Amino acid sequence: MTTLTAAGIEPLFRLLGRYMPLEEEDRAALMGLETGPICIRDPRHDIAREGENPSVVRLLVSGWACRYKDLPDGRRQIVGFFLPGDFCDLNIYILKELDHSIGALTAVRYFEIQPQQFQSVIEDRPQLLRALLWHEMVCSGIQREWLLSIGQRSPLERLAHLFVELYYRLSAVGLATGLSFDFPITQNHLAEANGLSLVHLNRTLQEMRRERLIELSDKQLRINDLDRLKRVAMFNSNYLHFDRPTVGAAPARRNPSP
Amino acid sequence: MTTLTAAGIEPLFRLLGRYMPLEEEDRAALMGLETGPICIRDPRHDIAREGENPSVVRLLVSGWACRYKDLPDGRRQIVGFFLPGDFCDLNIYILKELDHSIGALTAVRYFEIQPQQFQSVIEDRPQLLRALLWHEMVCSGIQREWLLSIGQRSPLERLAHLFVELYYRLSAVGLATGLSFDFPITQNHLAEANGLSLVHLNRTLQEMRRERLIELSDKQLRINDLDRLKRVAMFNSNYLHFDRPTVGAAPARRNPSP
DNA sequence: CCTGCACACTAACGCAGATTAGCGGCGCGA
DNA sequence: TCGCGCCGCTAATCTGCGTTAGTGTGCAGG
Repeated sequence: MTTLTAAGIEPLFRLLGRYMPLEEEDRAALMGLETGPICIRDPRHDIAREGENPSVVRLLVSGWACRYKDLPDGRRQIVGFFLPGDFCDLNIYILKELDHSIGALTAVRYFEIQPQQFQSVIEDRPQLLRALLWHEMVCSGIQREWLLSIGQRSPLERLAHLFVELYYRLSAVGLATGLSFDFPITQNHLAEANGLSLVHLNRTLQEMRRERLIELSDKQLRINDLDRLKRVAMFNSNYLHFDRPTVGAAPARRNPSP
Repeated sequence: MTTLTAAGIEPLFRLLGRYMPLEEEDRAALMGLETGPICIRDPRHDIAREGENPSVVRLLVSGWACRYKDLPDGRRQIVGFFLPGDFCDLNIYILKELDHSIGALTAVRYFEIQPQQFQSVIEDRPQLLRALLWHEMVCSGIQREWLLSIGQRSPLERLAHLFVELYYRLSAVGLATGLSFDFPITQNHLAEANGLSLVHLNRTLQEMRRERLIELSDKQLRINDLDRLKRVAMFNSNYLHFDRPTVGAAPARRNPSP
């Protein structure tokens, strides 16, 4: 058993800092969490499967993962993305069985933390419990927004909305450089997240490029005109509940080193 | 200020009882919550609007309500139903601003409870906090399932799935009689919840009737063959996390008296 | 009484988006 | 070095579903 590395939880610090001010003691308490060695998973490798009863909380350090659900006949829906700084399933505290699966979309690195590790942290620093619950509720709000997207927004609007959302979330953890960021997932993943066929997703992507809304190549996404993209998406950032401005607005390394 | 009525809180008891055994002291603690007089709202009347900062927790006693989100151009998506026994937005504990609206779908009756009222209840009976969090997480799971439905299931499968879900949830609070239950909402509401046009929803409903899956008229829904309906919907009840069987399996009055 | 409105339901039409098929480039392992 | 599979991309076809426009019924209000 070891503890978290400073670079490893930097995204988490930044994220929680968007919700409320973090004091030095809060950071110290989080740094004190004991964990196993850092885990590494390949893309397309599942981290957890529906029906399992995982006994650890996972903190994503680098790479992208997702929550997904699938049907017996193979249809698959990605219901959320995990970005660095996100906990995968804090809810194992309460629920016994996973009602969805968790998969890696790229190579990922994460820490595994025993739930009881949080106990003392929360007792010492009740504000941290608040921050963690806050994050859970934001995740829930994001799901509501996705429901609105898939149910009502056109494919173009939907995709635009997702890109703006990811831009906000990646900025929050210091992984955007200006209006550009690493975008390591495939068009197939995008299609699965948006309830579109691969072909149609590609068409929509072409249209966005034609409209000069974005540039996407070599796993890099660049937003050309954020305001216009937000207008197209009818984007309202309230559901992210980032009550405090991005601290530092740092020029941000692409990959936090281990 | 008064306290909850016995009949008013019965659905909540039944619901929490599906998650874990409720002791007499738990019931007593909940009954002790102080509340304002019971509120009454007409259908189509909003209970709360996006952007507001509500300072009360609402406990639905009778009637159906919904969470919804809308876009500036009027498109609307219902992202969840509230049935008797449900709390509308426990999350005001943490989040300051509502990122969605809450609307009445029928005439509804509910209690308004001050958040601080929960404080002592939770301190006395920590299991109740657990039950309330559990319910929040189930709501979150339901949203994920809806995402899967809207993203991947065909309209027929989607509708079938929703009906089975509502059957389970209504049974849990004692509002189903065998395979029948009050179904007080309009086809328009169903369309808005399923991301379908009204016309197409109607077509799909006809198809379900033709296939003898359900009967629906006079605001009463009857499931003709639950197993077949579940098969069509590819329904897996795990996401509801009802760990304990329905208690009593009571023949259940339709409308709990005030 | 008629008027107006909400609601369930239907028909005709057209398009958005699924499906199937196939292209070329690239990285990887044999 | 040559496959082989993944990935981005495109074209042709067909259909599910949205749109528009209606009908009929029941009910509340003037």
